[in-house]
Amino acid sequence: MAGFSIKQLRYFEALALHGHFGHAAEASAISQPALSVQIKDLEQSMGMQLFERSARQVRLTPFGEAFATRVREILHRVDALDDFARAAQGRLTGRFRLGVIPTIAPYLLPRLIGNLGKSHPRLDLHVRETLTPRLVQELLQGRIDTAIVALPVSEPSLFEMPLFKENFVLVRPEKDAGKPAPRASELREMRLLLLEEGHCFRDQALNFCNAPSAVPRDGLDGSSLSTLVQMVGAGIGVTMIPEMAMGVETRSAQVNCVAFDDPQPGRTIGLVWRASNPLAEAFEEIGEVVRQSESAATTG
Amino acid sequence: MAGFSIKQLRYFEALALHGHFGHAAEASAISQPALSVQIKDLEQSMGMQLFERSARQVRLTPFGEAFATRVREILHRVDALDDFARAAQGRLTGRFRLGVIPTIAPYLLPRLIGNLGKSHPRLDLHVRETLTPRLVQELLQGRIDTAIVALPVSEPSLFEMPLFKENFVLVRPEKDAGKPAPRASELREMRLLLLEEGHCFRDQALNFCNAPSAVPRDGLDGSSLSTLVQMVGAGIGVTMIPEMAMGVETRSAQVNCVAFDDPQPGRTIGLVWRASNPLAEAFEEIGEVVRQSESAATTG
DNA sequence: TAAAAATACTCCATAGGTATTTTAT
DNA sequence: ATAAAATACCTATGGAGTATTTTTA
Repeated sequence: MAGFSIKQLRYFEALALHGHFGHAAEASAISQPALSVQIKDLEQSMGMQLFERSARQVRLTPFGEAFATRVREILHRVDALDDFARAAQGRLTGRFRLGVIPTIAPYLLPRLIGNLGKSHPRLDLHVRETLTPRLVQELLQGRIDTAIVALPVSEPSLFEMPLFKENFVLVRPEKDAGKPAPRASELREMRLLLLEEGHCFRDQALNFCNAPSAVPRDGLDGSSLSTLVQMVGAGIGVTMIPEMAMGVETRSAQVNCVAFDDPQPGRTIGLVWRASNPLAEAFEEIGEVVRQSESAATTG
Repeated sequence: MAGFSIKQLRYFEALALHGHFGHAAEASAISQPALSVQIKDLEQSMGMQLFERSARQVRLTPFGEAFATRVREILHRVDALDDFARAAQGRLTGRFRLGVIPTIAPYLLPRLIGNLGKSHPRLDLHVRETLTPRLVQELLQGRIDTAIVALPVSEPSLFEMPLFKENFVLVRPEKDAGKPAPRASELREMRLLLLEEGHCFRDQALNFCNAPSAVPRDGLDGSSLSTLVQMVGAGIGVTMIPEMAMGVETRSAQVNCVAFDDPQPGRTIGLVWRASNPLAEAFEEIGEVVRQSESAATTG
C-alpha cells in the first residue's frame, strides 16, 4: 500500500520547483530540516532517489522527473476535489429524486419543474410518481430523496414538512349548477365516484363522508381524477377533486364545481424525507419552491 | 489548502463500498471509532456531509457520490504512481543523456546504440557529441548525465569509471608499408598531421612525441580523423589515430597503418558522471555495455 | 432490546521545530 | 570559509486503540 501522504507530494512539488531545500521549505511554510526529512521519507517509501543533491544544486533525477509529472497530475485533482467541495457548499447538488403522489403530480409538476429549474439550475431532477405506501418504502430504502404526499405519513424515521392545505371541491353534472353544496350526510346518499383502492385521496374523501370503510363498488371507481370527472360529465354520479385539479380537469368536461360549506374537506400536502438525511436545509428550500408553485397553480 | 490525507480518502472509499462503519473499519484494518473520527474529519474539512447515517444504513449523500467518483480517480492514480516507482526500482528509466568526444563517437556509437537498445530497451537515449571541455561543463550543469571521454578529466565533482585503454597507430602513405614503426623521436622529424586545437586527442598525440606545446601549423591540422587520413593518403604527411578508428577510416584510403613499438602511445577511455548523481550503479551497467561495444568494435 | 455509530480518554507514532554537524565548493 | 543539506534531539499534534455512551429501529 502506498505509504506516502499528500503533504509529502506537495513538498516534493515545491522542491522540484525551487531546486533548493531552504527555499522550498520556506515556500511550504516549514523548516528546512522538516523538508529534508519528508523528502527522504518519500524517497525511501518509493525505493528510488528523486533528487540529485550536490552542494549548489538540487536536481530531479530522470525518475524524479517522470514522478513529478504524475505527482502534479494527482495534486491537480486533489485541488479540484477541494474546489468541488467548496463550490457545492450547502447547495443541493447532483441527482435529486422526488416522489409525488398521482393526485398531485399532474397539476403541480409543470410549474414545479419550471421553478426548480430557475432556483436550482444545477439540479439533476428525477421524478417518481406512485402511491404513498410505495413512496414511503422507496424513501426508506434510499431510492428517492424526498416525496410530496398528503400528511401525516406517521413513519417515525421520516421528517414531515407541511406545505399547504388544499380543499376538495364537489364535481357534479353541469345541470346541477346553482344548487347548494351538499353536506357530508347528503353526500353519502349520492352516487360518489372515487379513485380505486390504494389512493390516499380515496380515503380522505370517504373520511369526509364519515364512511371510512366503504368497499369498492364495481364501475364507480376510477384510476385517475380525469376519468372520474369524465364519468361525472356523463351523468354517472358526482365526485370530489382537489382544488388544484379543477383548472385542468373540468375545462373540457360538462361539469359544475362547487366548494363545500365549512368545515370544508381537504388535506395537508407536505414534503417528507428521511430524518437522517443531512440535506434538511436544502429540502426546506425545495419545499418553499413547491409552496410557491402551488399557490401559483391555484391562483392561476 | 486541502486538509485531507490519502488515508482519509482510502477510508472514505472503504466506507462508500461497505456502507457500514464496522465492516469498512475492518477492511481498512483499523477500529470502528478510528474510522468514525476520520470520516467526520474528512466531512468537516470538506464542509459537506458525505454520508447519511441512520441506525441500519450508511449511505452516500448525492454530494458524496460525486465526491466518490473523484476520490476513486485520485486513488487510482496514487496506486499507479506507487506501481510506477516499484517497476522502476533500481533500473535506469526515462531520458538518458550521453556525451561522447568526436574521436570516439563515430566508431563506438553504431555498436553502442544497438547494444543499449537491447540491454535497456526502455531508455530514451540522447547523444551529444562535442569536445571534452564542453562535455564537462554540460555535465556540471546537469545538461547531460554521463560522458565518454579520455581520462583523466580531473574535475573533483566528477566520478571517473575507466573502461578500456586504446592504443594509437601510425597512419602513413601506402608506399611506406613494410618500414619499421618510427620511435617518438623520429616521429617528431616527420610531418605529423594533427586534429585542430581543442581535441584532447591532439594533445595526447603530441604528448607521445614529447612536444606538448606544438603550435598550430597552417595546413597540417584537420577537423576530423577522416580528413587527416585522407591527407595522409594524398602524401602530405603522417598521422596517428586510435585503433578503433582504423577499420572505418583506412578502408578507402591509400594508407598503411602500423602499431608503435612499446611503450605504445594510447589513452584510457572512461565514463564520467557527477559524483552526486545517485544513479552510479546504473551508470556502471551502462559502462559495461560500452566496454563490450568497444571490444566488439576493435575485434571486428 | 439490540445493533451500530459517536464520544471520551489514553497512548504512541510521527511531523515539525531548534540546534548542530557534515559536506562540498 | 561559506552555503546548504543532513543529523540529533525534543516537543506537540493527531491518529488509533479500548471502554463507554448515545441513538434508533
